[in-house]
Order: sequence, then C-alpha cells, then structure tokens
Amino acid sequence: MRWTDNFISTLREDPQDAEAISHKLMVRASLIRKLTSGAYTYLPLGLKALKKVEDVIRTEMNRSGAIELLMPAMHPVELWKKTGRYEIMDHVLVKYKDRHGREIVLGPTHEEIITDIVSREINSYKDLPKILYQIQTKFRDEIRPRFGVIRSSEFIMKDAYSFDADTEGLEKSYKKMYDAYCRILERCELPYVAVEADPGVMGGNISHEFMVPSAIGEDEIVICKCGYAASVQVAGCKEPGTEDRSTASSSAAPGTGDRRPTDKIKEVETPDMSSVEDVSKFLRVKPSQLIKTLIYLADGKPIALLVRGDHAANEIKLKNFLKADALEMADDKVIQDVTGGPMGFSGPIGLKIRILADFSLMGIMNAVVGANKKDRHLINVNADRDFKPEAWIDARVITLKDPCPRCAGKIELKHAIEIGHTFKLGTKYSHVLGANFLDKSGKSHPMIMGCYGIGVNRILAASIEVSHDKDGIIWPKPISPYEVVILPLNVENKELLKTSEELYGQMREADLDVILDDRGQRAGVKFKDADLIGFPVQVIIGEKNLQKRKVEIKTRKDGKSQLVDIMDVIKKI
RNA sequence: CGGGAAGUAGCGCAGUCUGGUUUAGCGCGCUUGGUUCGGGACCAAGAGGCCGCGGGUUCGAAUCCCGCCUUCCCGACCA
Repeated sequence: MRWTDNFISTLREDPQDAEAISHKLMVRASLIRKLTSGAYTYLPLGLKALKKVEDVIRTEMNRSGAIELLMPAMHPVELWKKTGRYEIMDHVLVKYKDRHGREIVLGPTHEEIITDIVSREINSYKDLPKILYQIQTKFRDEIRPRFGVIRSSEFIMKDAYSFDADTEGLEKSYKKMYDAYCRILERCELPYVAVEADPGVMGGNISHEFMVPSAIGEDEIVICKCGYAASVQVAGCKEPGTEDRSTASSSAAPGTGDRRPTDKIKEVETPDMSSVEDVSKFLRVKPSQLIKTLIYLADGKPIALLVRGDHAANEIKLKNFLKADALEMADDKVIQDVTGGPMGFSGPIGLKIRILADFSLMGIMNAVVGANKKDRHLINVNADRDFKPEAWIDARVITLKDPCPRCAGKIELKHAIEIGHTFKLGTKYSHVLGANFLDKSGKSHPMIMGCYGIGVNRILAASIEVSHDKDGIIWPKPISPYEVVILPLNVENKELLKTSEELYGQMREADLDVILDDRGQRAGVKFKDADLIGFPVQVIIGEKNLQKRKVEIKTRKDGKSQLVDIMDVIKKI
C-alpha cells in the first residue's frame, strides 16, 4: 500500500475527549474516530490491525477444531424470553420494534441463537462434539462507555460455543478453548493471566477470565507467586485464624482499654453519621471494630449480611451461598420496614430476618453496630452473646492483608482488562431451548454447553495499553497494521524514489505486508508518523546512504538500526 | 441514574468572571507561491465559524438568565 493511496491522517495533539493512553494513541495514529459515545469508525489503518487480530483468532480457533459460522445481529425477542435473559439482561439489551410491531433484540451475545440453531440441526450423539464460532458485532447498551474501544456499546467479539454429549466432553472442549485462548494471546504478545471468575448472568459454575494487567483495567485480580490467580470477586478468604482475627478483636472498646467483653450494651448518639468512616472517627474506634449490617433482597426476600467495617461485602459470594437467582441491595423503604430504622443505622440486634455474617466477625467483642434507630449506634456488642447469625460464611472481598487462598502467601492486587471469558454452561440453555440429542440407546439428553468470548477490539486497545512509549504505539508484528514501512526521505530525488519503489515491489513479492510512505513530506514528519503508528520495522532510505547502495533498517521496539546493503534488505527483516 | 467538568474553524485552545475597539482570535493542519530537506522547517498570500441548540434580559450577548442536547471523568452497573 502506498501512503498517498491510503486514508491516513495522524494528529499531533491528543484528542480532548480521550483519557486512556490507548484511546489517545488510537485516535492520533489514525486508527479510529468516534461517531458518538461508545461507537467508533475503524479507519483503514485500524481496520487493518483489527483484521490481523481476527486472522490470529481464526487460525487458532480453526486449529483447535472449531468451525466458523455467522449469525444475525437481530434476534426475535421470543428466544430471549424463553431463557429468561430478556428480564435479567434487560438493562444492556438494545431493542426496537420493526414495522410489524415485532420486538427485535440486537445481540449482546449469542447463546440463545446458537442453541436454537443447534437444536434444529443436531440430533444425534454421532454429531457431537461440536464447537462453533463467529466473529461479529455485538450491541450492548452500556451504562457508561469508556476508554474508547475498551468499553464501547458496539464492539466486535469472537464468540464460540461448544456442544458435548457429557461432562467429560465438555471438559475436553473447554480445555481446547482455554488452550486456544492462551495461544491467541501469546501470538498477540499480550502479557495475560487466566483467572478464576464468576459466571454472572451467563450461568454455569466455572469460568475463567483472560486478563491483561493494566492501570486502566476495570476489573481487579488477585495474583500470587504460587500461580494462584483469581478475579477479586471470587478469590476466597481464609477463615480468620491468626493475624487477621487478632486485628479484629484487639482494638479496645470505645472509651476503654479493655479486651474483655464489656458487660453492657450501650446506646450512643451518632448524629447524622451513617458511614463507617464517620462513626469510627466519632466514637474513636477502628473501622475494624464496626459491624456493617447490609440488607439485601435475595429473590425478593430480605436478608441481612454482617461484615466488618473495614471490609467490603462480596455480593457474588453471598449470592452463591444463598443459591439465589437475584440479589440486590434493599432500598430505604425495605430497610425501614425490616429494621425499623433508616438506612445507615441498621444492626443485627433485634432483627427478625435471616442474618448471615462474614467469618472475620467470629468472636468479635465490644463492637459497634447500628441501633436500628435514626442517629443511634450500639457499643459493646459481642458476637454470640448479643447476636447469633444463621451461619458464618465467606462473604467479603479479599484484601491485600489476606493470605493467598492456595498457599497462604502474600497476594498482589492488580487492575486488569478483561480480554476473554470462558464458561462452562452445562445445560442451562440447551434445556430450555430443547437442544437435545439421542444417545446410543435412543435416549434423549440435553447437550452440555460451554461458551467462550474474546473481545477483538479489546485486544488492540490492550496491546497499545501495554506496549507504547512517548512517541507512540509499538505494535507486535502479528497485529501491526503493516509489518514494514518504507521511508524514502526525499521523494524529489528520482533515483531515491525509484529505488524505494523497487524495494517496495520486491517486498510485496516476498509477501511482506508493507506500506510505502511516498508523501512529499520532510523526513521529520515521516519519522514521527512512523513512530506514532508504530510499525515494527522502518526501512529508511536516505540520500547519503543510497550513494553507498545502503539503507537503514530500524526496529520500533528498541529503536536500534543497522545499515544494510540494498540487496540484503528483505533477508534482514 | 447520582456527583464533577466541558462544548468557540478539521484538530488543540484563548476570549466568557467584569456585555460594547472583536469585523471572534491563536497554534497545528489545509490551499497557492517561494526558500528549505535525516527527527513534527521558514517566509508571504489565502480558504475555512449558526461561538452546541432553543428561549429570555438588554440599545447591544460567545459573554448575563432559564430550559434542552451532546461529550468526558468519578461512582453505581457490567459477558
């Protein structure tokens, strides 16, 4: 490709509306332009990179035995109603009515559709297992699109679905996809970690997220030297044994230096103080000496969860423990109803609803709890003596102070960008949509499913996020829009231009993906643009070197260059 | 949806507080001519604006007031 035949316009300055580095660079390097919030045009250079990522994905999916197909983006609403996700995913579904009044959903993902197809086409165990995939545009009505292409309302996903006759088959399919994902990310040269994660609305019980650590990542992950890696939402907390417990109970009761249970619960005034921070400051106790009482609605029924003041409740763990389909924070009205007091002053004492407590609170003494009255808290509250939860459970978010759930070593917390997610779905979709097969004995069973998603444009953004410098993007070769850029530094020089054209022709013959910067720009402009866009290799053709029949080959990554004979250029790249 | 910030030429910004010397500027980019030519050149001449939209106040509004729209950030949410 010749630069002047292309459609490239780089920007010298950062766009005003971009925050993330990858977003700024993608705009400046002429890869994308925003149409509206959450929707981006891929300019030719960006599309080229996107296609490269797709190529890598296709190759590895095909290698793993998956088969490509393409499903519609518009879905009849009935399928979504059948699986119940019309309600569950209501807030992200993009919907419209067609001229006949039929309601249409623009697909945010395709479990419903693929299961429907497979239910019609596959009937026998002989046709299993199957892994089907597509690369396609998805639509999600995101609450807040963010960071350019990292979280956009319209995005490109590779989604794959496996169908097996039994769980052993699912394990094999899952492993194949897991391995394929590792290969894909390795080929894209992304530093990633595969972590245990929560399946969320996808269903199933086990899932893995493929995460690329980055400061702008919207998810947090836990990593340990022992190899343990998990989403912060699922990382298990150990039962308090040693150090954690001692911090919890060592702090003194308000106004005393006493560790022993103080005999009387006292009601104290805490005017307008409902937050842990306010209350602990006011009463001069550590946040860890407070008990937060959180009221939830689990499938519509109120339930109280107690966690330590310095801990964050983990709704996923709670939801899993309760085996609830829906879990939400109760609103003011419900709280007033079940506790008798306003939000912010709830406490376990006198509560008539189910009470669960995080096990970091086991044996806590002289704690502070809400009094279920406005502007009142109770002090000197002791576990077991004054309140007794139905169960002590793991229901909080892991913190840096917690030991590794696997080896008890020191953990690290990191922000990360979710690039891919794999799920074991089981029969959740095949059951309701009737994707059944007949086994050898003629008995009908629902197929066992898995699903596997990868964000194609997120790979691009994440790659830039982890690989750039002050001058611009540093592409890994496999996903760079072009592998090589030829920079004739003075196109007015006929001889120089001719040589460049010849070299360009030879490289194309040699199947190199090359772009020729044939613009009549000054050298400096060409260097800046080449660095900004980040082509891995620059072939620089200048007048002085050319007289010696030499050109310069420079690699973007390390900035190192070598002078080589013109005849040897292709060999050296 | 709550909190914050912003919208002036293709891009990045100043001007708005304190209404009138503003015929609305600057830098980059763009056009033409010339000189340059290995790290975003220089000189000269140009083109390019519903000052986000609507209403109001005023002799007079980019500037003050009211309403709306859009965008970004933080939060809640999220395969």
